[in-house]
Amino acid sequence: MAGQRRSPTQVDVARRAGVSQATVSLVISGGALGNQVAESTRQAVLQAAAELGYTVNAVARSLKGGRNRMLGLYTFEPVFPVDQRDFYFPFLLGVEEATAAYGYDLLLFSSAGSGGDRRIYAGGVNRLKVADGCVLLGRHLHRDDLAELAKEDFPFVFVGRREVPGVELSYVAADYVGATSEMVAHLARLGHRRLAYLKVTDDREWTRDREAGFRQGLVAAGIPDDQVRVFAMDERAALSAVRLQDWLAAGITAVLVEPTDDDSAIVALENAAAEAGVRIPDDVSVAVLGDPPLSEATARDWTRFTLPREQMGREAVRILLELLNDNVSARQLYLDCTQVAGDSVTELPE
Amino acid sequence: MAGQRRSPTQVDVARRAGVSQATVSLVISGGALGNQVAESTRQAVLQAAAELGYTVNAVARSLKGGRNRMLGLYTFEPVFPVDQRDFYFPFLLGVEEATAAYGYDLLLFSSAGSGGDRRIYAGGVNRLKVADGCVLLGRHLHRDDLAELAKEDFPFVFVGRREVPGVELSYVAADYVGATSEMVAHLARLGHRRLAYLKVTDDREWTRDREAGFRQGLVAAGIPDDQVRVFAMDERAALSAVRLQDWLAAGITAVLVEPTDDDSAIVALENAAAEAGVRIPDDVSVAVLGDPPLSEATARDWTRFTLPREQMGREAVRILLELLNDNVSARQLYLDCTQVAGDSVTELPE
DNA sequence: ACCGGAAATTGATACGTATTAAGGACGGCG
DNA sequence: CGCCGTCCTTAATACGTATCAATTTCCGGT
Repeated sequence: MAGQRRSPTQVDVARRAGVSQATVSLVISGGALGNQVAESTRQAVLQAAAELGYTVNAVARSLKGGRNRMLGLYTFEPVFPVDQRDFYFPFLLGVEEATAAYGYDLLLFSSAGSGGDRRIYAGGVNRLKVADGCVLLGRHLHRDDLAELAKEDFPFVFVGRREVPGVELSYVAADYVGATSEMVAHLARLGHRRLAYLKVTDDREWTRDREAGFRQGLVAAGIPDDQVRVFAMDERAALSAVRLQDWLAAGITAVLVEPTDDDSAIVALENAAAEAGVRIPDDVSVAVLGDPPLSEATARDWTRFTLPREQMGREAVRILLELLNDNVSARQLYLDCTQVAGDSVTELPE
Repeated sequence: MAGQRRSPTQVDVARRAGVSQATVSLVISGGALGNQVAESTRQAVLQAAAELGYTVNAVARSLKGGRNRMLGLYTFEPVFPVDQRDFYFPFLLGVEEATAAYGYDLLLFSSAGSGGDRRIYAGGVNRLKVADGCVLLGRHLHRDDLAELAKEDFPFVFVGRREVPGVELSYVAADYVGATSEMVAHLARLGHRRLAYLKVTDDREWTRDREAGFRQGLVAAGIPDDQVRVFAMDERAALSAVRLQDWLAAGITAVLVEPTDDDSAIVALENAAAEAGVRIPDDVSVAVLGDPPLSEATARDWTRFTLPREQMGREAVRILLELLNDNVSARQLYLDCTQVAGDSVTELPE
């Protein structure tokens, strides 16, 4: 490999074909005016391009404002968090599939920083703009980055509901409200009318949505508030065996658990149960409100609901392309979750 | 979406700070000459930039530099063949991981063929060049595309050994020869000295390498050729129960199987065994020479070897960057496979 | 032969940044 | 006072493409 050869440009092609750079551009990117080029000229240009091995320079093109047929995928966590691969992979799969189907390429923004904290505007640089638009993904986002991005009118779609004050975002979200409500209904049908709800303290969209769904389900099932225990878990206040026994003593027959990144709530519950000599589901039913990310870790086949992750990825791309091409404003889309029977919930004898 | 707001540029910052665009560039990107800026000026610029919410335009920056900080990943099969996700995913994972670690972004070329057949030079244009370099992946490649690519001096690394006449390619390959040879040694240690070898008819690198390893293993174990049956399988000549019984009658105690895209060889062997009433591993030991792509399909825990797929992906990126930055010529790298005990091989009683 | 007008092509410019050579201000030294 | 060097700043330019206004080419019609 001798001398880092510069790749040929439209100017080179033009020179070879005996036309101007502008003509080459018209032939290559054949916009609306592409048809105005004479067939003979077009052929000459194409042949010259082929001979030189010309390729369009995506960077230059997007600098000018043109399109690249590239969509971006940016994740606020490392693209494939080692311990959550199985959780994130389906999203990627869906995005990739749809991207390919629409004839685009997919740019994974992985560069953003091996150092834990991923920012869109790392070092004051916004790489995202190389792509025509972008799908965003991840739990630990930075709202101000989103606001900034929106302010720049850069087209993007978040996978998951995200709210930023004063900005209308586009997203494709799982219907946590409906799914949680449905789970309550399911439990109620099985005779469970005294419930515990184990949530995380973070005040995030998904936590709020699940709790809203829970409340809604209670109302629908006619379960009064005083039949219910809501417990917010964080590092300091883990779930103790004592508290669990307390619940059982109070007549609680089922626990709804919100999954977390590290499955801590589920693990805590299992530990507490083991310590207290409480069996799942014999002594208490447990329903998980979503997909436990580390499904390997906890071997049980939880009664739960599942996000349509692949579909979410696909729909995100579809909406992104709508934003791009139809010049519409922000759009939101909710998709249904699927209830999974599992074996951690039992019917309650009368 | 009212006024397609353009994000502020260095010119805007310069105007606001009362300096020139060049000075802003010096302050922001503070190259070697960045120190030559007076402290007062620097502060003024930084403040103006902060007030305007300025961010560097990465596109414009890399236009100037010629590089994109993008690596490509091109697969000759669809990026995630639905039935082979588990097989391809680790490669992607390794590539992604290394790409991120080196501070690059990863472009997945998924757009290629809606018409099934994926070619690099679609429409006479080489899409790959949008990236600085490219990792290639896949079984069903087009040699001429590779030759063309190499002729253009485009930096790329294949995952898997690939040979194209007259061209020296770079690749990261699994050491099929060593692993297969080792497998023969393993069988020999367990007392198996009459072997059948089930290969595919395609004359591809991996098939040749495995067979070479097989021959090498035979020599090392001191097994003469007449103790061995080699059977090449294709659609017309599937493995029959009769032939299997024939082998057993001839004293064959172990079969080595080359895995294929669709696990056809393994499935054929299992079918033949079932039909002939032959049990694996009780009546015959079976070793698989690689990873059965559809591991789900065949529930057994095969005695086999595993490619270091993730590592192959990582190394491919590392070599690609060497090609890019150190201006070296083609490089090849072989990585060891890992033998997996499994339960489809038994020790032979004396 | 000339003209009008459509068709085909091109020149010029913008996009936002990095870089380099050149310019200007300033002060010290002879 | 003039010369020179140091330090700081800037004008100019290149990068590769897209786009639009302007220009040339080409024909048919009168």
